[in-house]
Amino acid sequence: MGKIITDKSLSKKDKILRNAASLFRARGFTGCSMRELADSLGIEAPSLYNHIGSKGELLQHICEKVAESFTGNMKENVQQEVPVDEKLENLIRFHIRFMMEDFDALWVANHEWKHLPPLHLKTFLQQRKDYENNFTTLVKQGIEAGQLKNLDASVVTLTILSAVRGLEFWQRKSKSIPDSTIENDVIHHLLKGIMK
Amino acid sequence: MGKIITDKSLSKKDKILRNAASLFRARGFTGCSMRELADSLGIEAPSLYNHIGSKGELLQHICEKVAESFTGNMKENVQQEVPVDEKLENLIRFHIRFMMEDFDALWVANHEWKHLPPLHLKTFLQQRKDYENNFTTLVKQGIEAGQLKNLDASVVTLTILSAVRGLEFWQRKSKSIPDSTIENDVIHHLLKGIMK
DNA sequence: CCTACCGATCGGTAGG
DNA sequence: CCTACCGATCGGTAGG
Repeated sequence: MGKIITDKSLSKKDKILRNAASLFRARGFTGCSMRELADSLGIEAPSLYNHIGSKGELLQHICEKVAESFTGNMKENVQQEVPVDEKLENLIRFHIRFMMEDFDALWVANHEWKHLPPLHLKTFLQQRKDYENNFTTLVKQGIEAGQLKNLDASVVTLTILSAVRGLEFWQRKSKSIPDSTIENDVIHHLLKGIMK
Repeated sequence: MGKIITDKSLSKKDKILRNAASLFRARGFTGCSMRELADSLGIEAPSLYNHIGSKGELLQHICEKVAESFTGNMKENVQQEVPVDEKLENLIRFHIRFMMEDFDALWVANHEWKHLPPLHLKTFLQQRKDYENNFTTLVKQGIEAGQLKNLDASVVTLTILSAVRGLEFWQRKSKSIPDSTIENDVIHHLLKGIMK
């Protein structure tokens, strides 16, 4: 949490990846050119290719890293022996904290994955599907155990994932809502609702 | 609801707009070329320009139509004399039904608006901001009236809008969840939560 | 890390 | 509605 990443501690490739995530988020994968990316680093476009193989490879690295984090967290989560509602809370909290710490990369993985090279697209979609299935299984367990209401488990899963994937508060620092308020209110909302 | 639109009843321009919405959604605004769009209509790219002015104009038309629908619905909503929770329910229901009936256009307006030409971008963002502010005002009223829990109104607004904007169930017809289940479960979830 | 440059494709126009 | 074509820009390579 809250690691301080100094510019100097990053390799050139890491700097390229960081700026790529930022630009792909701001302008879209197809809307951002390699020349823009090079400009953001103060070099010429052809120089990028001393560090990377292709534009698609950049997207692939960004999406892979995110997907592996979420897959790993899900794996840990299902092994824990805690009630389902606590598991769901932990999963939602992970989404929110990831968004706060690595917004660009997560946004790109959530919104630009369709531009992945075919083979990696297939892998990514499989991981995403597995993640969603694991999530839905948890919801079903909660319903069967009587902790959760009898709603459609797929619909519940996609409502929660849709909500956390689209969150963009943290950009608007101007509103100055404390991180803890965002985290706790979103979790409360998605688990217990907003009506008294 | 559920108007049947026959291909013959559409003008050429409407057909172009319909296919543009579909392609912009599937491949992104910048990722879809005018030649692809022309192909989808069985004509050559230059022929498109007998019916439209530019690629950006297509995006503008799609986003404008969606924005006006939501702005109009909000205006009607605030005038109604019903409790706040009913107003919120009606707003959420409108999002879901719009998504079911005009998925491509709504998806494009929600996800590709950043590629709008500068002037229209400004207008669009203002409408979006106004919509969000109206939504937040309703939530605040609900909290003050004691109907809603004391959560941060901005966070509640953005959680709900994030959830409804990202919904993509309807593509997966394979799951065969009835429309009414989706609608009712999402609304129940976002208002009353999933925990017993 | 650069300059020079490639073929492909882009949005769009001219002219019929 | 078409063919022919424009300048600009794309991702990427050659060579140093």
